Amino acid sequence: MNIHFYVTLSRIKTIMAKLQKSIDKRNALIKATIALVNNNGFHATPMSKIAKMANVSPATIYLYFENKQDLVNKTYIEVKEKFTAHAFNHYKADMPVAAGFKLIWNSIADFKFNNCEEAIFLAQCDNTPMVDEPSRQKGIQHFQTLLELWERGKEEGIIKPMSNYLLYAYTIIPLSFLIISQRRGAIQLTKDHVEEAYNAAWNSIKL
Amino acid sequence: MNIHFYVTLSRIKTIMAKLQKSIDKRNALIKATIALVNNNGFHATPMSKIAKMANVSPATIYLYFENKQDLVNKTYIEVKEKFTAHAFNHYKADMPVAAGFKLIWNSIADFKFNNCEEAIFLAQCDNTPMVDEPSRQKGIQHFQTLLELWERGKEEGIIKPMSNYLLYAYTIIPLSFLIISQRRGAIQLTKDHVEEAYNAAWNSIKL
DNA sequence: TACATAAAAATGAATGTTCATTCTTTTTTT
DNA sequence: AAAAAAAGAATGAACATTCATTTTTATGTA
Repeated sequence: MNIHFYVTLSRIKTIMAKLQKSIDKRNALIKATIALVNNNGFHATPMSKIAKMANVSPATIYLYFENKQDLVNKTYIEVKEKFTAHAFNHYKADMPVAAGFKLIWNSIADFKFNNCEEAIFLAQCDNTPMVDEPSRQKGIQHFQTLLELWERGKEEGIIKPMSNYLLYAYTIIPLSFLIISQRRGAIQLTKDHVEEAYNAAWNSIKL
Repeated sequence: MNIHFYVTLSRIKTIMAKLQKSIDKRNALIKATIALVNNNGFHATPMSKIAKMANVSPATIYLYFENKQDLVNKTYIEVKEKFTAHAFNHYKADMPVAAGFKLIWNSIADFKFNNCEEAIFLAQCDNTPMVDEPSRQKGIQHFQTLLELWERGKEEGIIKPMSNYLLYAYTIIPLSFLIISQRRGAIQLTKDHVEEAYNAAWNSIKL
């Protein structure tokens, strides 16, 4: 059975424009949420402020999200997905372990460096009960690729036979602290710092 | 000029008992704050719940703390002080660098292991705008000793010439992630894990 | 293409609840 | 009997969410 749609080109164009506008609004809400939660914390960011920053009526938020918790959950998941996509962007599963790790690590550092607000938001979510458990679980899944790389590294005798939690703790986690410290004005991160950080990470897990 | 006090022993005893009761109540409030904030986040822990958990009337909280923000600030500072005291408990400034670092690191690991709730509370404060800036600054000061050790280590060519922020990021910060992961039920930390963690930390900073 | 009407989206104001803080009263201590 | 500490109820503000209305967009007709 074939279903035929008769649609003019101009019709498609207006539909696309509308969709885009909707996406823009949603993105504005998510961006506002990140900025306000970073600066004031979840407990001190009312929906009214989020709405104002996104140039939208408070009521409009509820056309895009069920409620405040849902807004934060979805923000977390979206940012985490963006982060993960960036982390594994150029990685191929058949790369040598050391090169693969270096590539992924640098992609992550790059993301956190250039998307500092997003990175800080994630750190906040990962260290508090701000997002609900299902959302957190969903955010974690995406790291499968890194775990597989590490398993391969252990089999090949390149990486220490440590728990993946330890590997994560000593390679990825420190970056969050550095980014937060930078945002608080405590340190100004340079290329050198990033290289030192990479060496520290690698030294802590290489066999 | 001498000032003489005429006080009976029993009088002193009742005063001490009263003082102790007051301290107990304050501690109960702080403990309740930690537990509730850890489980629900600052945004979802009303004063009424804190009062209930501490077996106290909501109004009584205001005899001990100015307001909610003050309660959280003071809780942060007290826990941080307890943490710092534990961290440097057996350390002497004339110890060899490597031994000193190992001792301090293990004291910190020990504290976080055995005072998991407190450690998680600190992590939450350090990663969010939950406590105000003056309190955060006050919490940081106490780490002077560790910074001095690292400076000495760098001079002696034992520790890499890295920023103290990097040293902190790669030795102390990972522990917070591990403790949180354990509390979430993701991993069950053993003696072996702690030893592996120490080696990872040391490898990342030793020259 | 121009207009009319229906549908959808967005709004600002209204609602009801939650909660930090204060007030008045009661209990405990001196 | 006075003073201090603690309590529970009261207060008022802030806020998440909903509602009634307005504005914008889509659709059908001439």
